Amino acid sequence: MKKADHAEKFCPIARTLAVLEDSWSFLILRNAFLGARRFSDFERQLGLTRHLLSARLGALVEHGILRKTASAQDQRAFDYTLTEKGLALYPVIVSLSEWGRAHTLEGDGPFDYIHATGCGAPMRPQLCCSECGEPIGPHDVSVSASFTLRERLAGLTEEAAERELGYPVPAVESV
Amino acid sequence: MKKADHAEKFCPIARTLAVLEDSWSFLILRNAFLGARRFSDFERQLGLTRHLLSARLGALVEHGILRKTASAQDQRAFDYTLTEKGLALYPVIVSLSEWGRAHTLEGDGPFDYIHATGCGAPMRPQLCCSECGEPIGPHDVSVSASFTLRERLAGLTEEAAERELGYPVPAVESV
DNA sequence: AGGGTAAGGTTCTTTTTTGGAACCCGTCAA
DNA sequence: TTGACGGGTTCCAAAAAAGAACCTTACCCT
Repeated sequence: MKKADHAEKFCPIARTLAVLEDSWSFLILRNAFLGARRFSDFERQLGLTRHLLSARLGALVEHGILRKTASAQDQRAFDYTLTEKGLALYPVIVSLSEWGRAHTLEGDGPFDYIHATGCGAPMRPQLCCSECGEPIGPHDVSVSASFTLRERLAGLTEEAAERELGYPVPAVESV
Repeated sequence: MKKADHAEKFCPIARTLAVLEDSWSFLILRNAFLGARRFSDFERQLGLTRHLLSARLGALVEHGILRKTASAQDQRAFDYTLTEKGLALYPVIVSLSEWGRAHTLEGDGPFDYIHATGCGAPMRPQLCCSECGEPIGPHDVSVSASFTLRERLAGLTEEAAERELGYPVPAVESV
């Protein structure tokens, strides 16, 4: 099975990964969040080949994550800026950063300080329940298949559904 | 520059991506969170080649994200289970899922329902400030370089520091 | 005890994707 | 008007992935 086929799975994780093809897209987004806008910014900061940068930026524009506009200052240049859809990837980038900070820096001590503007205190971003605000971990949630998902898998055997989905069919609970 | 070199950058995002080499590792983790444990589980569910699965599982074990233990039932078999370090990747997987749910399913309607066990209501996981609990977006935070980071970059020119880091050197604020 | 099969890999060969460098073309600035 | 810069594209060699075959233990059944 080829990587590209992830786009066809009925799984939001696989589809997101299909859009973000490889690590370079994540790093392009990181730098976009930090203010990079120009082809040459990304090239210099990331050190990836022009060929690949061109392909990745093109795909991100294609998917509506970046917007490509002519630069006001220089007719030769373009600005790549985050769209709303791109800005919505912020939690992905922050989550990667938080894990890396906690598990890959080994004795290098704290790396940065983050302040929420509304609050002022140094903080760590964390995943919470949108309803009660409590932090969410792998043992704190239950997931049930929606009607749409069940409909999509209707008539398939357990094995076929698992292949279609990429993981075992989730339990059908009330809702 | 090669992808592997991301591990040497002093950036928690790049280092995390270096650990999670490509999309397959993310999908392996997704399925591990959903209960997959055996080589054959991952192979059947993901449909990737045995060669690559072997390499990715090996790397995840190597990095302490999965733990490989002999199966109790079958002397031939092994269980790959998430360590604490692996469980800590939960927000990464959830963030990918939430974005994909909101931006890649196009009219396919709701996909699943998530309930926090402590709360009961259907919810969407979101990123919040650990101190005040308010939701965090790209415009709600300011980041400043830690002493460790500044020390690491001391004596380098702006350009050299940018190359070392992979992005522009962050502003030095109080703290 | 012996044959078939399953678990978990490894080893091949062929196809795809990269990395790296060179080239190109329309600006821009001196 | 000459040289450099921005943003690509093209080419080739090198690296990595897909797919299939093979291998080794260890079950399971008779």
